[in-house]
Amino acid sequence: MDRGKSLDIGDKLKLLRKQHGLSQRELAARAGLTNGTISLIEKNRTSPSVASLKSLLDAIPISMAEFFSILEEEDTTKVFYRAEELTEISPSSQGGVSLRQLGNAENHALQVLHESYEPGADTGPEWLSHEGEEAGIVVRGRIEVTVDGAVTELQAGDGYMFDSRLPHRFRNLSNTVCEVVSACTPPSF
Amino acid sequence: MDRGKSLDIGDKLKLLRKQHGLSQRELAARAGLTNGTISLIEKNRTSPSVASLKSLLDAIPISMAEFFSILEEEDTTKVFYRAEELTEISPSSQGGVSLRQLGNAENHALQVLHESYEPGADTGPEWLSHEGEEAGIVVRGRIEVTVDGAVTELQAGDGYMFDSRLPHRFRNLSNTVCEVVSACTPPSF
DNA sequence: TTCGTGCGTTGAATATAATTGTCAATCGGC
DNA sequence: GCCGATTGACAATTATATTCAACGCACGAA
Repeated sequence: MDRGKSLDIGDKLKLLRKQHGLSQRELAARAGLTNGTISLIEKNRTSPSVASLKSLLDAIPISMAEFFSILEEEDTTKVFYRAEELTEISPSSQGGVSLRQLGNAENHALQVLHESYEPGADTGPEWLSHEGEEAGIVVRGRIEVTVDGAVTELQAGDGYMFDSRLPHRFRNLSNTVCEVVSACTPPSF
Repeated sequence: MDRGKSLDIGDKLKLLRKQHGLSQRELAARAGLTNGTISLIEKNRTSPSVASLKSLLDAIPISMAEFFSILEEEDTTKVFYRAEELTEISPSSQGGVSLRQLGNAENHALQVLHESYEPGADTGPEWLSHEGEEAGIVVRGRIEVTVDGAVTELQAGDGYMFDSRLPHRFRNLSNTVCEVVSACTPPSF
């Protein structure tokens, strides 16, 4: 789970503030906070409440969405990801299915997943994605893949590729875990 | 200044949590917080720290940028704006110039501004926008408008319209405040 | 019924963020 | 040089978020 990076709000806020030619005190006055608070936030010595941050951003002004876009956008420069940095994106209602995504998706034209299917796991038939293509290779175990009516069981080394708009379904009929590495383009959801 | 709406994080978080089939306790465990905290946040009885919110969103998972996009996107449904709800967007370095924007801009194809120029106020010559058109009508006072070399002084009732990419400048040469209502499409910045 | 389990809520205690008042450092004007 | 004004930082206090440990409720199974 992507619990790593704890968002360097301080620097970003400081940068924005300076870009708008504001001192800590000026910004504080506009936002209804105090300069001390801003000092602490900018040095990342406290994590402001969402309410406080909103006051600050309103006073600059810049929206929350914009602020965090800028902030997280920089992840695009990230190249290497440790296994534990992949983010789990499966709905959790789907027992036994684990979809772990490489990086941020939103900021990339490619979405790569490390999928894991427990014995009996089933994505269910109703999986509608947006435009794009999906492809993957089975890394371990076996899995039944259904795409627009066509069914096969793939095993380690086998692969698939189809248009994301076609209805598709993955089921692990075996009694061992199945792992798949897949890719979608563009990020579909 | 848009200090009004204090972001209904609670409902949104609750919705997201339910959509992912998580209980408060499950989410709390994943995020390293407690169920009580989530209860309070969802009822908007506290404003979580950015760090706490990030933990929660990471555990769902969803990015901060995405979260606030969804949250602020809903403003699109907003139709009426009281005068005090317009957001000041002038760089603040420009003394005497006030640009107050209607709504959110980002989520709309149209940006409407209520502009106010103190006597002597000057936007400066270097104002480069993105593609699109700008137009406006002078509501009160007089103002000198320069667009790509052409200069005139407009007064109440007069208007202008030009391609945003042309260099343009507004100066209040008179000794009374000048007000202008203008529109740009698409939101240019 | 009577358990047991899991849900969301709440009050009191604790950890943390925000304010207050002050500090030294810096910048211009004289 | 001196001066007042302004900046960012810090320690101690106050306000607030978060935890902890209950509680009441709903649902199923014995």
